[in-house]
Amino acid sequence: MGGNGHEPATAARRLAESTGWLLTDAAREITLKLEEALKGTGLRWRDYGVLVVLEADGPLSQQEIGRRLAVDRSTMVHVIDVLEQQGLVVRSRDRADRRAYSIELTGPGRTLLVEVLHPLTARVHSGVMARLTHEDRAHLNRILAQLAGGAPRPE
Amino acid sequence: MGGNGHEPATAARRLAESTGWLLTDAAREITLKLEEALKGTGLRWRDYGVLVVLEADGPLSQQEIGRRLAVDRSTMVHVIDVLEQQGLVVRSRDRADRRAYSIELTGPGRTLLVEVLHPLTARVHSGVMARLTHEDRAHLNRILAQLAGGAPRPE
DNA sequence: TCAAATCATCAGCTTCACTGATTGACAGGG
DNA sequence: CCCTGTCAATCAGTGAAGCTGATGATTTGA
Repeated sequence: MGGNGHEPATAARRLAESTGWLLTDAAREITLKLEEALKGTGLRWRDYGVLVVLEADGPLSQQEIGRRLAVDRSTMVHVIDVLEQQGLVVRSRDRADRRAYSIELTGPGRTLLVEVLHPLTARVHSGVMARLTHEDRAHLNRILAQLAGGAPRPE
Repeated sequence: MGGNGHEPATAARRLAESTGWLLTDAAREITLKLEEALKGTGLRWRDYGVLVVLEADGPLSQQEIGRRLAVDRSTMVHVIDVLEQQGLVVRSRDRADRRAYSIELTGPGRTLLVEVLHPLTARVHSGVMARLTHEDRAHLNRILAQLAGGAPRPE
């Protein structure tokens, strides 16, 4: 792998050796497909993320949701606005801290998630992962988790 | 690692099973670090990509560069403007097709690439990949290439 | 009680993708 | 040679989204 002397160093080859590009390319590709699949629902990939977080970890503040999804606090305002207008989540004051909202999934929100969104995104994932062997899929997720996890937390 | 039965299904866990999120998280993290490392040079990660493509595959039109890096044609105008002002690339008319420019790396551009940018980005990659075993690193690049490559080629 | 910090919000700024229109250049048919 | 269509680069306009800083309400700590 070291001999870069006589080989025609095409950009494709050099880019292919850069994990940075590979990651952004792969991420862009899968995100495009997911957005495409979600198009009919009027939701974005980001919105789906909010719903998933809420489904799993109950009512949360806007900031906390944004923190987990790497969405800015000021952007979250509009994101929740839209989801609330569609009746998928509700804003109510957190009783423990009345500065914050308590964002909660509604019944319709949960239903949409289970009956439509989860199957939809699962199908996209299956399609993309179909190129990989079963082993590679597990491998990939494990490696990515290590990469994205940053510093290992002492939980 | 497999026993997720009695574990409270946290959002973290569910997101951790979605390759889509893992990919975007990992890509964001490495991109942030690369941008950070490049900060002193006045260049962005995108700009580095342009230079790498030009270094490897000779003079190219703006559109062709943009196509390879997934950068929009109208955005490329400004990107090349900046690189040209810094003397790293030159615009000249393509003699075969005078509608298009022929963007070419300059001597200083090539020097910067070899002496500064390649070492810089290599260091970032090493830092990030340090969390992985040697095997996993090769594995990851191979798998990502399959994912990002789109249709599997019969090469 | 008073000051500092925090949450949601808003306004302003910036970047960037996308669209459409324009200009100059190419390519083909008449 | 002209006409039409296509394509590269450019520019203007729009919209999404991040970042900053300010504000009002509220909490927390001294």
